[in-house]
Amino acid sequence: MTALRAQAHDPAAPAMRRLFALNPALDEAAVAALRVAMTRTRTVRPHRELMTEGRDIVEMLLVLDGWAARVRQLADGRRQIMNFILPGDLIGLCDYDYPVASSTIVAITAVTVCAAPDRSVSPSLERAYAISRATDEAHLMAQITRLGRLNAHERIADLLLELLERLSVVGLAAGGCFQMPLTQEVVADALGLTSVHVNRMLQLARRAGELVWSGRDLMLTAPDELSGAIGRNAVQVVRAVA
Amino acid sequence: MTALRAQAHDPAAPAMRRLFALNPALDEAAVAALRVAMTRTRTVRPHRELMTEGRDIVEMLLVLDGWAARVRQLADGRRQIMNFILPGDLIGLCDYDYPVASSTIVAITAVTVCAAPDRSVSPSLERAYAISRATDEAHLMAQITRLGRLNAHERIADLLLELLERLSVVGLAAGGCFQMPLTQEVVADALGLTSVHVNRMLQLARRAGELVWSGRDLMLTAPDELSGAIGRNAVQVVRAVA
DNA sequence: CGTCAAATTGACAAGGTTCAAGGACCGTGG
DNA sequence: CCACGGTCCTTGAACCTTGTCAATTTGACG
Repeated sequence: MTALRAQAHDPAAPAMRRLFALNPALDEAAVAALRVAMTRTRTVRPHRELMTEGRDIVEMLLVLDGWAARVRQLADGRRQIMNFILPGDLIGLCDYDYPVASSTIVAITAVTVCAAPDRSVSPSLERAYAISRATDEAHLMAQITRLGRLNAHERIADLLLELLERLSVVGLAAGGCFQMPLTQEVVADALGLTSVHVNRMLQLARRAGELVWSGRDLMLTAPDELSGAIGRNAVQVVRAVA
Repeated sequence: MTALRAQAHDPAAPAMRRLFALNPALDEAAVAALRVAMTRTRTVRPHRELMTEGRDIVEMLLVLDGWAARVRQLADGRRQIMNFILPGDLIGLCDYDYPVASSTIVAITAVTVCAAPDRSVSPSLERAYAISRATDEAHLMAQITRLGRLNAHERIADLLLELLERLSVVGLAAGGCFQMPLTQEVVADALGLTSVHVNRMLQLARRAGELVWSGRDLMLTAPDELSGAIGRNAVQVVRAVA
C-alpha cells in the first residue's frame, strides 16, 4: 500500500518498472538516457490520436501515464480495438526506415508520453525494446484467441486478467485491484461484442462474485481462480536465463 | 501463364520473390546468402510442428514451399489459427537472445524450409526482415478485425482476399486463382466459426457467383469488386520512397 | 470395390444483437 | 443549493446469426 502510494508521486516510475521487467539487466547508459527523455513530456487529451493509420511513423514514444488504444475503424462505423496501451508501453517501435502506421492509436484517458531513447543508446535497452515488441505480438495473438474461440464471459474475464497482469508489472495494480478507465462500450469494441451484452455479462460476473466494479475501481476477487476457470495462460516470450 | 509455369520449376522462386517485394533494393550479398541457404532444405510433413509454444526458438526459418499455420490450442480442445504461413514467409524472426515461441506452428501441407540467413549478412536483408515482421504484425491486426467485427460472409471473403494478395506477391496466384490446400474445418478454425457454418456460407458465396472452389482450385471471380463490397483495405507498412 | 476424410444437409438450440426506454451519475452554470 | 444536460449504465423483448447434433453424400485413393 505504501509502496503503491510512494510510486504515485513519480509519474515516470511505471515506465521505468516495465523496462526493467523486460530486461532486468538494463544498464546505466539506458537508465540515464531514459531519465533524460522523461524530462521532456507531452500530454495528449482523451480521443486525440497519437498515431494515425496510413501516416508515416515519425517518432517512437514511451507512455508514462494514461491509457490508449490501438484501433481500426471500418468504413461503416464499426470499430475494433486491437489492444490497450498502458504506462510503460512503447508506441511506433520499428526497425526500418519510412515506416507507415498500420493502425491508429487513440488516447482513452489523458496520456503522457515522452520520446523513447534510441535503441543505439545501449544494447540492454535494445534488448528491452525487442522483448517489448515480442510481448506486444503475443498480446495480439492472445486477442485473436479471445475473439475467435472464447465466449463473452471468458473474453471479459481474460481481458481483465491481462490488464491486471500488465498493470501489476508496472506497479499500478495490487491485490487484484486497479483503476479502470474503460467504459463498457470500449470494452465491447475490444471484445467484438455490443456494450449491451458486455453489461449483461458483467452483471452475471458481479453476481457470481467474480469482480467488484464501481466507478473506476475494479477488483477481481480471485484472479488465480478465475484464470484457472477460463483456462487462461499468461504471455511469456523469454526463457528465464540462469 | 508461361511465367507461372517457369516458376513452378524453381522451388526457391516464391521466397526470393517475396524478399524482393519486401525490399526491392536487396543487394548481392543478401541474394548470395539466400541462394546458399536455399541449397540446404528440410521438408516437414503435414500435421508436424515447425515450432512449439513455450519451447525455445532455436533457428530462424524461411518457407520455400507449402502452407503452415500459427496455432493456439485451448485446454478443452478448442483451436484458434492466428494466421497462415505461406512460401516466402519467415518463421521465428526475433531480435533478442533466449526467445520462447508464443505459439505453435504446424504444417498444413508438406512444408519445405531452409535456415534463413542471418540478418548481419547485409543491411538490405535486415531491412527485408524488419518489413516482414511489420507485415506479419499488420496481418495479425487484420485477423483481429475480421474476428471482432466482420460477420461470417465478410470473414471468409476477407481471408480469401488476403491469401490471394499474398500468393500473388510470390507468383503463386494469378487472375484471382490459386491452389487452396485448406479444408473447410481449417478455415473455420482460423475464422472463429464452425466448419458447418463455413460450408453454408461458401454455398451462398458460390451461388452469388463470388467464387468457384472445386478440389484444390479456388477462383475469386471478381476480387476487386468483392474487396470493395466488404470494405476491405490492404496491408501497407512502408512508405513508397522516391 | 471398400475405406476414410471431407463436404453437405436438416432440424433445432443457444448466444449475442437490436431497438427502445428508463435510470444513475457527474460536472456545470444559475 | 438545485436544476440541467450529457454520458454511461441498466433492463426487457423480439429477432437473427451462428452453433450443435446427427445423418448422408461425395470424392480421392489403394
